[in-house]
Parts: sequence; structure tokens; C-alpha cells
Amino acid sequence: MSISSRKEREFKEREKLILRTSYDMLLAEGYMGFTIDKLAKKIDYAKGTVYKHFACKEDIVMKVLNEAFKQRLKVLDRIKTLNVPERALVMAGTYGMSLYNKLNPNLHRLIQIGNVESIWSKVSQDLKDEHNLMVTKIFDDFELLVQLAVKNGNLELGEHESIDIYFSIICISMGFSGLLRSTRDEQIPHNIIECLCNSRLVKDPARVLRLAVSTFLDGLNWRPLSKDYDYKALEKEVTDTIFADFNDIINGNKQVEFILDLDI
Amino acid sequence: MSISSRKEREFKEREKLILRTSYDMLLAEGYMGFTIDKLAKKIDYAKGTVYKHFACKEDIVMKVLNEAFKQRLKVLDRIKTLNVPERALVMAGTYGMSLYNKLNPNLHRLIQIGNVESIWSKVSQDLKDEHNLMVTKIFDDFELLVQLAVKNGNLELGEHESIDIYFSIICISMGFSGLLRSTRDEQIPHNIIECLCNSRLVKDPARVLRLAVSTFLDGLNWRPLSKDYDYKALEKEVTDTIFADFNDIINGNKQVEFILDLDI
DNA sequence: GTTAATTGTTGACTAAGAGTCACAAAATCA
DNA sequence: TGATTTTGTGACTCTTAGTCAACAATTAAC
Repeated sequence: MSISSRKEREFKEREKLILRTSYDMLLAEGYMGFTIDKLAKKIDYAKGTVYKHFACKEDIVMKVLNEAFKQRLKVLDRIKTLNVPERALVMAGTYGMSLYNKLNPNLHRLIQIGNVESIWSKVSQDLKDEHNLMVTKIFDDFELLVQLAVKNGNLELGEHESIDIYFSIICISMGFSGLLRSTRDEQIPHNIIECLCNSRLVKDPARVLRLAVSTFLDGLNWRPLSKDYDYKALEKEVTDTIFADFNDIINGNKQVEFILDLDI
Repeated sequence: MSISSRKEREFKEREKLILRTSYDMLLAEGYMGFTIDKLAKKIDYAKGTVYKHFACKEDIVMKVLNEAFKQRLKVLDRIKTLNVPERALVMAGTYGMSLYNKLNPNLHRLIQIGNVESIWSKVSQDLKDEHNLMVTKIFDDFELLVQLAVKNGNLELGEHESIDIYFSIICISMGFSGLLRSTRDEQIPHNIIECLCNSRLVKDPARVLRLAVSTFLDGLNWRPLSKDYDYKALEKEVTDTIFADFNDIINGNKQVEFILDLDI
């Protein structure tokens, strides 16, 4: 206890410092601008010390990514309290994610980094597993929702398998994630999708995503269909209640500095 | 003429050699395994000579990517000869792309590389523009198709704007592109999506994509709906006629080494 | 045919950054 | 206080992108 655990605490504190600083650097300067030398200088420790915590640069990036992902997952936890049809829960999830992305528009850039082969190939297995587990959680939650909808008579699977449906919805979201960066402030496009999004004047990609998901669900005949339920009202409701804090910040009534919330 | 253009021809020949070799290296060893030193050694020229052709490593990668993309675009050109409803054309496009991806399962890995911020940020403007132009072409073709469908009374836009629809379809495809790699031979997963695809036993992601697009189009009420048209027959037809050559190779009746087709 | 000018090619060199490790400093223990 | 363990360090190696002065080959001039 006491002494050895104080050391331990200090070590954990420093690990958080490393992660938080890396997070800031990654968002500010991107993956290319993130070097261990700069990081070490910034936190005022030697390079070797950083490598006492992480086996390689990619592990730091992946750990930051996992923490950011964890934070993002909490958004989805909030909607579980809602007492609405299953399909409305799916939509509420997209509303929450849209708001969260508006708040924290650079986060998806981080998340995309983890999908890059060259990074993935160097990350240690533990961290890959951790990441895997979180993504799996989303899949599991989705699968339950699909099964519940079938059980409650709101959805028939037909030639679809349950997995096809949630795989599709998640893939749709992924495809859009490339263009979910808020267009509030003018930013240099970071990839081809962002370029096109600018040039094609897609003012609110999040709206298009919500529409795409909704259309897909209509195509599945997952009830209540968009014409039979006031999803606009649902959106307003979740925005004003369970995501009220997000909305306050977006509307400028509150200011927030987004940092990695490390409650390890 | 003659002399100076012979020089020029030699220069162009070497450029092709650089691109073809880079293509092979990128597919074989990924972005991380691709170094200019290795490339130079392989083509038996000095490093400096390579840099006479391209300003930086990323420019080589992007040029390879653009050429691969160009090749891929030709797949979509084939379906233009089909005399079927607009929606069937959209579906035929996905069938063709599925086949092409089965043939050339590593290509999408290349294409994803170009979407990575760290590469995009170093590529010269010319190559970005070239890439942009090709993606724009897909968008334009799609927009025409949507407009035609509306004109012919097969689709009403409703609260959608034309751009929402084609943006959505393209995003859906993009989301799936992460898992379109053929699962024919056992391969090490290259990113989280591929991991999940393996662990969740999605046997034929291309099928799921086709289903997702079809479901989305049903949701849009873009006629003929999937229940009113024999899309299975269409798939068989295009597979057996305009993509017969792809199919032959897939079924092992023909062997083909996929290389970059540089007809510059 | 010889020489000068131009053009093309080279690989040693610089710079930068990842990762290592022998040693130094600090903490702990006896 | 001195011995032992733990922790932190930054100079070092290694790899790789990109440069550039010098060398080679080709072309032009005389």
C-alpha cells in the first residue's frame, strides 16, 4: 500500500498525461505531426520514459483512440433510458452521434487513424483486442435491438439475416463518418471525401446520414415507418432532454474544452 | 521529333516501370513496406532518378492509386450499354464492382490509402485534382441517373435532394469497401472491420452490400422495387454477359495476373 | 573529329524520427 | 550511512525521405 501505491499512482498519472497530450497533438497536427520527441519535450520527460509506458508510437495512438472511442460509446448508453419503439432507439442513436460529432468534430479523424493498415499492423495485440471488444459491444447491442424488434412484431427478417441488418447500418454510418466533420468553421479538407463534401455543397452531412439510415429502415419495413411516426419530434425531444448538455454547448450557451476523460 | 521523342518515350517507359513496381510493392507489402530505396533497387535505378519523376513518395502512391481507380471506373462504363430501368443500372453497377473486387481483392486497400489524411496532406495539388476529377465523374453519372429516374416517373425526391441520394449510395458503398476484400483465401485482417468481418462470420460481404443498396432503394421507393423486378435474373445476366470475362477468371477458367494497365 | 554545352544519372550526404540501452539518479531497504 | 533496487535519461543506432554536387552520356557547335 502507501509507498508503492503512491509510485503506482504517479505512474498512472503520467500515463494519463502522455495520453492527454498525445490526444491534443493528434487533433492539432494529425498523425504526421505527432512525434515521440515532440511529445516527450511537451510533457518534459525523456523519450525513454515514454517508452516505459508504451511499446511503440502506434500503441500510444491506439490507446488514445480507444479512450476516445470509449467516451463516444457513452453517448449510446444514454438513449437506453428512452421508452420508444426499437427503430426509434436506432434513430435516437444517430441523433446523439450527430450532436456529439458537432461538438467534437475532429474525433472521427482519430477514429479513422485506427482503421489504417499501416498503424493497425504495428499495434500490440492487447490494444487491438480492447478496440475489438468495444466495436463488438456496438454490434451486440444492435443485434439485441434487431431481435427485440422481430419479437415485438415490428420487423421481419425475410431474406436478411440479423447480422446483415446491423452490419449494414454500421457500415452506412462508417461510410458517412468520413464526412461527419462539422462544417461550422472553414477547414482545410483532409481527404477526398471532405473535398467533395465542400465542392458539392453538402451543408449538413449529418442530416443526410440520418436520412440514409431512415430510408434504409423504411426499405426493411422496420416499423414504425418514417411516415407513421414523428421522428422529427423524437429528434427534438432527445436533443432537448437527454442530449441537452450537448445542445447547450453547440448553441454557445456553454463553453467546453474537449479533453480525453480518463477515469481509469 | 525522332531523337528527342525517343528520349521522351524512354522517360515515359521508366515512369510506367516505377508505377507498376510500386503497385506490386504496395499490394504485396502495404504502405509501410513501400520505401523508395527498395523501389530504386528493384527497378535498378538510383534514388535520385526516381525523384526526377515524382516530387515525393506520396505522389507515387497517389499516382498508382489514380491509375488503379481509372481502371476500376471502366467497370462502370460497361453497364452503360444495358437497356434496363435506372434502378437496375444502379444495381448492375454494384454487381460489376462486386465481381471486380473479387478479382482484385487488394485494390480497395490501395484506394483507402488515398483517403488517409497523412498521405493526402503531402500529395501535390495536380494529383489531388486528378483524383478529385474521377470521383466527381462518379457523382455526375449518378446524378444523371437520379434525374432520369425522376423524369421517367420511377422516383420522387420528396424531402430528399438529388444530392442526398447519390451521396448516400456512394457513402454506403464506401462504408462497405472496408470489408469487400474477398474471403476466398485466408488472410490476416488488416484493420478492425476485417477482424469483425471474420469473427462475425460475414461470409459474403459483397452480398450484404448489394442487399443494403437494394434495401435503401426500396426505402426511397425507387421503382421497380425489389419485389417487382427480377434483380436476381439481372445479376445472373450481367455476370454472364458484360462481366463474363471477370466471371471466367473467378471460376478459374482463365488465369490473370492483375497489373496496372498504363495506356498513357 | 574534337570540344563545349547540355542533359541525364548517381549515390553519398543530410535531416528527422523511432526505438534502445548503458548509465545516472532516486528511492528504498538494511 | 551504505547497499540494493527501481526509475529516468539522453546519447546512440538504425532506417528512410529527400537533396545535390559530381560524374557520365548525349547533343550541338565548330
